[in-house]
Amino acid sequence: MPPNLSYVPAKRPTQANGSGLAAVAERAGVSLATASRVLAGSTHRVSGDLRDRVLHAAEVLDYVPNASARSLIMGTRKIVGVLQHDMLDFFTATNIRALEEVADRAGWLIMLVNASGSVEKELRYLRMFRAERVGAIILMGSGLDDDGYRAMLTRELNGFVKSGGRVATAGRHDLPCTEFVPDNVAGAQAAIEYLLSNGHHRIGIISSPSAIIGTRERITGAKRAFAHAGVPWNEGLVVEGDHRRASGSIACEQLLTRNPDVTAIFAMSDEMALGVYDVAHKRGLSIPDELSVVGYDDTTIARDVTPALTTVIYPNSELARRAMEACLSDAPLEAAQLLIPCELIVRKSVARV
Amino acid sequence: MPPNLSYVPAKRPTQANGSGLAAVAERAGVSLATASRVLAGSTHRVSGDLRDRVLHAAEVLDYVPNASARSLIMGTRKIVGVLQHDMLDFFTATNIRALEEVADRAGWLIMLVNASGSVEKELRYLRMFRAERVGAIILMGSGLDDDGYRAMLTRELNGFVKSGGRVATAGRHDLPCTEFVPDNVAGAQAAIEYLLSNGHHRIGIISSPSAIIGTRERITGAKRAFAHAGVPWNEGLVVEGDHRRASGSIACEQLLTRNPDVTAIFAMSDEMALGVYDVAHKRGLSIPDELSVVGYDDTTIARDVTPALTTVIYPNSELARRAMEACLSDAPLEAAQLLIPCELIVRKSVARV
DNA sequence: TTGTAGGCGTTATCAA
DNA sequence: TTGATAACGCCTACAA
Repeated sequence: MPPNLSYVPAKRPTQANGSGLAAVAERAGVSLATASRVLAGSTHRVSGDLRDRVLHAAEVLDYVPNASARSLIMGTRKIVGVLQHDMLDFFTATNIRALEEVADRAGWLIMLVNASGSVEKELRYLRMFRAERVGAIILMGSGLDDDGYRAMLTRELNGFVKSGGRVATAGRHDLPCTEFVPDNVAGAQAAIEYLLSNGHHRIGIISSPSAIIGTRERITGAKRAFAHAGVPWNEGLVVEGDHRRASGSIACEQLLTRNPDVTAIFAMSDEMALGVYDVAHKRGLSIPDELSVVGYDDTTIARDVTPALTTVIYPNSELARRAMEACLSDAPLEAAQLLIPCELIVRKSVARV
Repeated sequence: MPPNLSYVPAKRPTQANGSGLAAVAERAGVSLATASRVLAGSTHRVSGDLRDRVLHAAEVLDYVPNASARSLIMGTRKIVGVLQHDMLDFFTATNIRALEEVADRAGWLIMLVNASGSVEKELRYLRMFRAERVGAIILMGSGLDDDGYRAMLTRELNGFVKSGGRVATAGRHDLPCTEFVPDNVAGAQAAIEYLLSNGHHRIGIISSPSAIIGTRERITGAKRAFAHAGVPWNEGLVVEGDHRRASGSIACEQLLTRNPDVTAIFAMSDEMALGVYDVAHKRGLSIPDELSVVGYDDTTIARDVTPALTTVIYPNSELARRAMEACLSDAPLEAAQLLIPCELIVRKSVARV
């Protein structure tokens, strides 16, 4: 793979219209250095007279500093590349706001990209971030449980770190960097325990893609809950979805058809839980009286559907905020995983049976 | 206002670890020029032998091109700055995906920022975009109906365009550039006409902030509908909200208290319509039997609440996509407004009275 | 306090 | 086809 970033020589657009720093300096009748010192907010002292002249010239000439030239000298820039593996619908304005708020406070810019679930695209974007000499990179979402994939990421990120970059993740990747991870095990365990404590024993599980680390953790949590309750684990009650609503419907149909005695369903995303609602609606099944449902994510929609969806909070904004703060602080970034709790939110979609 | 972008001289981070183009060239035993030609995907022909050597050296050295150096020469970069005035909740992953999809296809990157409703911040971000020498800027959302504001934006964008930048908006700003605007007049008119045709005459309106252009358009549309039906316009039935859910509740309370004979409410955002749902719920008012509701936006949530919300589509993704396509094409950008329809989606929240 | 000059990593021009 | 070399716009020792 050539390191060429499919760069196409752009039509050089008339180039600087002579309003660079040099123009400002000339108009103000000062040297380049003086102009720079005034305009770049250097600590170097400049006499009030010259300072005014430079400022005025800059204003008149509508001078806008060239960040590329600056970052070429500095070797880095105050931009954090945020890589979202797959921008699903539970990624909302709230998350962006969380990221943006922290970044802005520190005077940083965000470069947000979406790999749309493609590993190839992910690597390509990571490389772009490096080429852009961003100062930090944040990986959003849960990573793939695949050693080859992990190795490629590690290689790329190592190169980045070696050149002074900072990395953190918002979601588990099991990479040698600072990771803020949701407590998926506890979250799923709480969901299943809640269902069990309401008398449900035949619980269908609609899982997210099995390739994702978070999915395996949630399965672990579910198994743990069953084990604690002494209820045998039944692999046949697990159907895999893709996080999206439609897949929730399909999985639900399958589950209900093959196991008519299922009384409750745990879907690993609110979207898929809504897919279950759709099926229940179509079949004339009442939720929660005839079918109990628990979701995951606590999307804004969860409280507004009828019945309001009992679900587990996925602390997306919290993870994002923490990862951003870690990247922008000066504290050294240790390779560690910081667990953020996933709380169960009880609403109206589960009935006692 | 100094053009200084509050730039703080960062700690120069050990600078290039000697793995720049020069290192690659040296290792491959070729000149800088040759290495550049191979790595930058130039059309200039290079013999197979040298090409291989360069590629290999680049691989071994983990060479990543410096985009800053490139853009310093080119004077521009394939990045489009996307400015969201206020990232409200109806700005979703779908919009980002729409933007990203088009950009990625053309090999461009997106720099997404959120001004959080602050004019000062908006101008600051615009200036940052210019400093970054982005190739295009997209303004998302409806602009403020304020000449001073418009003048400041125009000044900033003119400077940008003069230096070769491309500008488009996704939402009405009434600026001298290519604008993709939603047909707010028709949208609001359709909403009110639908209510009127269902026998409602006392219709409360919860408007978005009056400072926003789109709000005025929607008021115009509403007035037009009343006029056509020969129903007198009643200013007292209009209460201003801020787009958010809570403001919808407050406005609804006010409306219902002051005008107990109101039979329907048109809220200019789905979020505020949900605020109306909240009030109805609290007051024990049945929707739509005792109170009809129409929203605006067609948020994903609209179809899932009970009763499903009748609303007007705000074609956010469509606007975004079109604006992005316009920016990335080579076609000259005329100052024009392209109207995108706002369709009424009839669901279950309106009853005949 | 001010100015001069060198260099950041690339690409483009022009000879060879 | 290849290789010197001059920009690109800016910051910062270092000298004045």
